[in-house]
Amino acid sequence: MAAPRLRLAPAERRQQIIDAARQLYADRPYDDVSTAELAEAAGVARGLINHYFGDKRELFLAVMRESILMPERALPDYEGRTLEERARLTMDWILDAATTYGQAWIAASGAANLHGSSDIQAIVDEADDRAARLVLDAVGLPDSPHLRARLRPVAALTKAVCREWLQRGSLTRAEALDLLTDSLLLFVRKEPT
Amino acid sequence: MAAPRLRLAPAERRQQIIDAARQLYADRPYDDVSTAELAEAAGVARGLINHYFGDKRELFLAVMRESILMPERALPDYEGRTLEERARLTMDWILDAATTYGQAWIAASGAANLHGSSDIQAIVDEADDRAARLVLDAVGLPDSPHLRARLRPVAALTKAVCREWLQRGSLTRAEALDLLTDSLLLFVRKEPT
DNA sequence: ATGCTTGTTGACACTGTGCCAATAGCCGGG
DNA sequence: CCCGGCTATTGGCACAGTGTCAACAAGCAT
Repeated sequence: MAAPRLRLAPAERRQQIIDAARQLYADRPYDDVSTAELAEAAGVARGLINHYFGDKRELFLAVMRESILMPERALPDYEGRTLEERARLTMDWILDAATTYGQAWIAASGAANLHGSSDIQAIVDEADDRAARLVLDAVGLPDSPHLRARLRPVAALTKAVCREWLQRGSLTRAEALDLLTDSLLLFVRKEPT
Repeated sequence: MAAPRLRLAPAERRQQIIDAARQLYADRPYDDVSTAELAEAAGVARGLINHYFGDKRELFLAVMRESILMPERALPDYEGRTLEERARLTMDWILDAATTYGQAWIAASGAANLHGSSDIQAIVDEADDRAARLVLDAVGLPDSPHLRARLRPVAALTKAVCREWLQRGSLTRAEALDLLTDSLLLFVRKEPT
């Protein structure tokens, strides 16, 4: 049973550890899972984790980076549609993505600077920012710092609504779509100055 | 200098510990501050923390409960105003509260179930729920489970917008007020079914 | 085969947490 | 005014979890 000490390429082993960790973190909180467990799940000595990631937290961050970011995959092409239509289609696509993909995304909502020196907050922020850019592109608007600042909160809103819909069942999908579409339009329009 | 072992009423000492802890947690993440520090800051032996709270996490939760919840203080009376006016006045009041009060509130945005078995998430949820009720009352609408489900995400949105405004400076107060007011109206109106 | 490179291991030291019996404030009765 | 008891408070103990590091060995090159 004792795995006869296999030797892998660094990138490969690194990924293997991350994958094992992701499964554990999927339904257990950060400080509830020990490095010992992490190591065992990956079939690896405890020391190796420190060797590759230096730190337990750093491994966690690596996992988050992988699971939180929305798929870069380009959105469908909405050439020729009106702004309203594009907004709705985009939100619809996001809701789909959330269903299959976004458990971690929703969960991490705002992992908050409570947690660790706000490293996590930074990652969540980056995810939101990326989502904002994605949406701007999909809707066909130019990418400006100000517009992005307006859209980042929409990402937070989206996550909260998805939580109500998916985890609490207190909103229907249709209702969520309506609300989010209108919100998106609201935040995109009425530029001041 | 050695404090000659003062004996206090349980409630008093408990509060004293919480207050000291709050200051530490104000600008340092949870697991970065040790029980030793907590104890020293409160001028108390380490064991006493476990005596009163049982657990380090439990103390943290106690602090959160105190700092996250919005002031219960009743909102001004908006008798005779239109819905739009009341929405704007309410949001204006909330923005004020956020300025002075809500650092922790914003910070904790969605402390997430990553952190600890989702105890914290529960607290944040309660805070959001309370905020939702508060707003419903202020705006003069009946308190229904469904309306509350719609308003909780607005709480998340509000926090995100406040973060852009207060911490990043990427939105002006006026802009934030506009966006939030319209959003609030959006989520309150168009009841389905 | 044999040596070298480097991925991998296991043991060690240390910090931080929770627990518990011992200590000593404070308030009451004598 | 002194004394005894209730209980708030302490300090030390045991243990779990983390990071470090020198030694080990798998695979490649020669």
